[in-house]
Amino acid sequence: MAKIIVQKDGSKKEIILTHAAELFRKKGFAAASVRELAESMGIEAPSLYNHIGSKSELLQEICFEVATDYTAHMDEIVQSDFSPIEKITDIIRFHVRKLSTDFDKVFVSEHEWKRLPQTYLQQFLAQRKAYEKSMIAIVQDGIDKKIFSNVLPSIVVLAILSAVRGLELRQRHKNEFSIEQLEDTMIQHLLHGIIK
Amino acid sequence: MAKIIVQKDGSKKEIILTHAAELFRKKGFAAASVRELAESMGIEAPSLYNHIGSKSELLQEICFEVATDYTAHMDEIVQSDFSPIEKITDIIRFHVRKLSTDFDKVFVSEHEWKRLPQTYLQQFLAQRKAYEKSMIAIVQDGIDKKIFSNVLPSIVVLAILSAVRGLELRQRHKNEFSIEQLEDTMIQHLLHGIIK
DNA sequence: TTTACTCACTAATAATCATTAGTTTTGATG
DNA sequence: CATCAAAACTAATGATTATTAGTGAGTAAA
Repeated sequence: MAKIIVQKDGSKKEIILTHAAELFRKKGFAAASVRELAESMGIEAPSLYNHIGSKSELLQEICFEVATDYTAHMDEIVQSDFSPIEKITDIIRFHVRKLSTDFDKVFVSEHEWKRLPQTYLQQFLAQRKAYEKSMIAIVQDGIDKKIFSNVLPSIVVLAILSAVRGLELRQRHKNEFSIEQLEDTMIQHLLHGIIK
Repeated sequence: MAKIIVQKDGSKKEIILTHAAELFRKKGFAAASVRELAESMGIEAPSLYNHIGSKSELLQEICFEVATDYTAHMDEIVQSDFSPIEKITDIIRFHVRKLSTDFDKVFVSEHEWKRLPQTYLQQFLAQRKAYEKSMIAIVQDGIDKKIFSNVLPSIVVLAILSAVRGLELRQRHKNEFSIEQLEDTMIQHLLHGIIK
């Protein structure tokens, strides 16, 4: 009888979530089957239900784990006495680093949240909206303090978040650049532009 | 007997593609059913097969239509005698405008290309890679000519493309900003940064 | 050794899927 | 009005889906 191999540092549920995140990233939530997920862990599909409630539950847990991490970091930033520049810099660094450490989960949270069931979807979107609102406030503060030029804060925030999320695939297999190089380039570009 | 309503300016196939793009965007390719697509046009699912070869074919046509548009525009830009700044500016404008006019198709092409069958997927990726390569060359040219600061071209290109693609949802229903405002803000930000 | 619990198994269910076959209706042209 | 192709229909197929029920093996404590 096959068994789920439990590493010393992670619970069984955590292992399932890791496998689920990888599968959902590769095939998409809808196209990924519970059968495949079970197979990737060497057990039969129905056996999985000894550990999980449903396929949808896995998506929820992945999405909200990521969202909660981002929200927690934003709360720290907001309460800090950093300057707007330092705050945005820190946010960019956090995103790049989070993406590199929890690639599959971040990717799934970013691309598959739409498949969340109604109620969870609303909660997720609310959390996401609050996050962006906080970030917009930071940019607006920078504009008010004459540190940032007079741009549209909501569009700038959208651009920064999208740019950072877009690192996705590239840096996965070919480690062309180090995390630090990535962070620095993104910060340089998104804060100072590319024109000399 | 229900019939597909053909507008004077579009063929039957084009109408199907439009409906497919909207459905694929909303539900994702895998989760979208041929039944639903047919229903959205007021006919039964099997009737659709009088007009299409397969569900997958629709995705191919959407993805490659968009990819071809972008490639064609890039070819124009490359052959022009614009400065690197003008070239990047033009690319950003094109992306923003394309997104606003063909939202569903661009979105699907951007998010669902992974579900293309093997052979088409490789072709799509090749086209995409060539596009990015051209854009990287433009940035590198700008650096060589001392117009751009010494950033990593591949990362900058990735950031710009991601930022532009990320406009996605926001501007769909609430027309908070005009297309021109969007273009101008993106260009200002991605070229000059936000720091005064 | 007995007890109890965890967890994997097989078998089955009911739904949904894309797609094919075969038939009938429609609408335009002669 | 007759003809014919385009395009709709119904019915069916076979595959795959998530999930439940029921069973038994393995393991650790009593």
